[in-house]
This record gives sequence, structure tokens and C-alpha cells, in this order.
Amino acid sequence: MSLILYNTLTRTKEAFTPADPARVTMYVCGPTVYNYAHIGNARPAVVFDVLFRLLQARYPKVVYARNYTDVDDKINAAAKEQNIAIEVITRKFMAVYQEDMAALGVLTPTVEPCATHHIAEMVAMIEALVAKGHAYEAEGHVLFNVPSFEGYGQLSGRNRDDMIAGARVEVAPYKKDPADFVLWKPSTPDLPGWDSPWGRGRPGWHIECSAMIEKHLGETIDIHGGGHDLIFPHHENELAQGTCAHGGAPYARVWMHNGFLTMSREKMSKSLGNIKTVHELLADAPGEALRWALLSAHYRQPLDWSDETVTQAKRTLDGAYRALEAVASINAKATQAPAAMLEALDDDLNTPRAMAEIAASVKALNSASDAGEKARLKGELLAAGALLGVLQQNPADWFADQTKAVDGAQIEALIADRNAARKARDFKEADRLRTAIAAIGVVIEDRPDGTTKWRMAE
RNA sequence: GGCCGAGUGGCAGAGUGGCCAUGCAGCGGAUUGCAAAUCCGCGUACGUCGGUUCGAUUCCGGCCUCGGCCUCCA
Repeated sequence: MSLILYNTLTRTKEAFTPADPARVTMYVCGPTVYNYAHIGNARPAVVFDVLFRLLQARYPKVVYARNYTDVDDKINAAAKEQNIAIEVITRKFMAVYQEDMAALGVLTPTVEPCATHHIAEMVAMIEALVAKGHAYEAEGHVLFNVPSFEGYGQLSGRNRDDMIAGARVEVAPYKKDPADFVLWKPSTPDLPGWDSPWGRGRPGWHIECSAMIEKHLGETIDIHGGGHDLIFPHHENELAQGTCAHGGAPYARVWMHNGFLTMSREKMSKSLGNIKTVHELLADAPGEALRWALLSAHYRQPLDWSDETVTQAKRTLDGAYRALEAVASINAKATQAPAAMLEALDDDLNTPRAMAEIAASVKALNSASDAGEKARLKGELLAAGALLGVLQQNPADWFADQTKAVDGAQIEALIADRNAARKARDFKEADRLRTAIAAIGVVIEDRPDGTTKWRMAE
């Protein structure tokens, strides 16, 4: 049974075979840190986190790099507007991003390189490209010469003529070819800049990823991931400059791209303003529910985001945690996730199918009566959950629902009163107390063993 | 204009040439003092028009609708 991944480069699903099974390499384009990440930005982080978990389960060593773009014209604009240094902004939002991702159950990648820490590597790569005749200096800029790379367009499936015909941007006069893109650009004194052979300047958008990949992962990586909108121009350009810098060595063996989140069927994007930040969503829902919602559609499909998406995700998780809570006193047997679960994820990360398997595990656990069987099924459910990065909390913590404040002692007291009434067969009083508890927003549940559990209503 | 993707039951969302997705919600039953939870059961879903086929939601073609990239963007 092998892992199958859809490769954007070949437009087909392929069996994944790492170049070096002893060291699997993956790079995912991370955030530009100048404001709060929205839930659409979180999709690749969560999707590739699942892939990271899956790879780790299969291979002894996985090196996963996800970068921070901490120098960029939008950051510059924000810094200028607030009259502060770009570092103040990038440091703050890097920390926010890390917090948000942790709340979504995203594991910390092996490496999280920052662009500003790799200026020397970028300059070196640009110099190599110039030396090899793939790049040239013009008016303080260094540009990659697209016609110098025969394979240009292979990733995005477009030819140069199409691109020029459809270009909506004015072509800078110093470009040799309209498709040429910037590797390095000059900075005026009021902008961040670094000394370089071409004067004080700053990197273009694409070069940072190639330089950091070369440094941390190598010339050829196994998997390169990111959002669908990065295919062109970002990844096409990366592929071009990376391949040329390395004398034709393949840049990435598998390219993976996640689909977008939409709001009312329209792409969620900062420029349209139709965004929900992870930060604000976390105020109303557990991170795990957001994670479940993000994984509820296959990663290449569009996913329309709404309050309902989150509500349904949370209710589904409630059910799974109820099943786990019911066996809280039973030690899970250490075991693997069910084969069907692995099979689903091995098929190009089919998380919806994996979730159906989790549902099957939940049902089996609820139906089990034998203690040994329960221990085994609990182990399977937890192992299955671990692959998706869910169901690892203590059920009591899940139901405590950190987003709502409630006086636990008061509820326990009311429950005790009610149980006393029940014991005295004063059901009228018992029902009155339950109504009082419900008024606080709490649902109670009498268990067959005589105990009464409570949890937050929605 | 070029390239790409999508249209599945109330909602979300897999998948397949003939049989079951799954979850949420709803309905009926078991259970319960009543509930809740759980379990069992239920709903003739595949944009449209043709074609291929013994048989198509699934393959082919046309059409309609929606979305994305081509500019910063996950």
C-alpha cells in the first residue's frame, strides 16, 4: 500500500517515492507576516500538517520547512503607515501566527526560516544565475531572463505568448523580455535594504523560497506545497530560477496545491475583504472544530466557509468525544489506526473518507460491550485521530468549552439537588431543577451507572 | 481572450458503470420516571440535452450556471 499524491506538474496522481527515504523533504509557502492570518491562510498549514504526520508515520526522518516572508512591500507599507520598523510588525504577527496554528493543532515544522535571515543565500543564488546567463542587471534591478529557461510554463500549463497577451501589468522598460521577473530590486533610503553587488536593495518575491530550500532542504526536494493561487507566477518562477541555479537538477519532484476557501462562493481574500481571521474564529469555536471543518472537504476542492461549517464540525466532534468520555476509565490499547483510515489518507489525503472511518470507529466504540474490545477500539480511534490531528484532548477539557464561562460548582450543586429529588421520586422538582440548569446553558445527562454528566448546550 | 476547476439528498461532503459513502439536521422505534446520550430503522441525491451501453450520477459530446489563475494573494 503506497502513498498516492496528486502532482500539479503532471496533473495526475502518482505513487510517492522519496528521492532518499532516509530523509524526506517538504517545503510549504508560509505567511507574509503583516497582519492576522485568515482561515483561508490556515488551510495549507493544516492540510500539509496532515501530510507531515502521514510522512512521519512512514519515514524515519522528514524535514519540513515552512517559511515566514518578513520582507515585502506590503510589510513596508504597513510599517511606513504606522511609522515603525518592519521588525516590529513581523515579530508581532509571526508570534500571532504561531499561536493561531498551535490552536489549530498544527505541529511546528522542522524548520521555519525567515527571509531576512537568508539575504546572503539569495544574493549568492542570484549571482549564480547571472554567471550562468539566466539573469541580468538593469537599472539597479536584477531580472531573471525567462527565455533562457526552456521549461518555463510547465507547471502552470501556459505558454509565454498567452502570458504576454493576457498581461495586465505594464512591462517595465528595462526588461529584456516582457515575462522577465525581478530577483533583486533597489531600495530607496526610506525602505529596508541590504548591500549587494548591485547596490543597496531588497529581494524580489520568489527568490527567498528557492534560497531557503537550497540551504535547508537541498537542490531537489520531494514535495513543494502551497495555495492554488501560487502556481502562477510564484511557483512557476521558483521552478525556473531553482532549476537554472542548479544546472538543470529538478527543483521539486511533487507539487501540491490546496484549493481555496470561499465565502458565499467567492474566494476569501484580503483584497476583497471577505475574510474571517483565525483569531476571531477562535473566540467562538475551539481550534479543533476549525481544524475539522478545514479537513472536511478534500484539500484540492473549494470549501465554502460559513458559521454552519463550524457548527457541524463541532457537533461531529462532540459525538466523538462523547464516545471517548464514555470509556474514559478504560486504558486505550496501543495500536495502529484502522487500515481503512490509512488507505483513505494514502489516496491523496482523502480526509473526508478518513473522517467517515473515524465515524465508523466511534460507532463501533459506542456499540462495544466487552472491556477488552473497548480498549482496542479506543486505541484505534485515538490513533486515527492522531493522524488527522484531532481527538487528542481529554474529553472533559473538550466539553468544558473554553469559549464559554460557567460556574461549575453551582451546576454541580443543582445536579446534586436534582438527584436528591429524583431519589425521592419527586420528578416535578427534578424537572424544575433541570430547567433551571438548562437556563444557564447546560445540558445534563443521566448515565445508566447513576451518575449525571453535564456539558454546555450550543 | 488564454488556461484551469466545479455543479451530488434540508446542509456539509466522498465516491462509483449495475449494490452502502459519511457527518450534521429531520422523522419513526428501542431505551429512559421524563429527558439527554446511545443503538436500530427511514427519506427513491447526483445541473441540462443528447450519445455510447443490457445498464450512467459515474464514459463521450453540446449547452447552462458558478468559481479560480493570467496583478499582491493560501
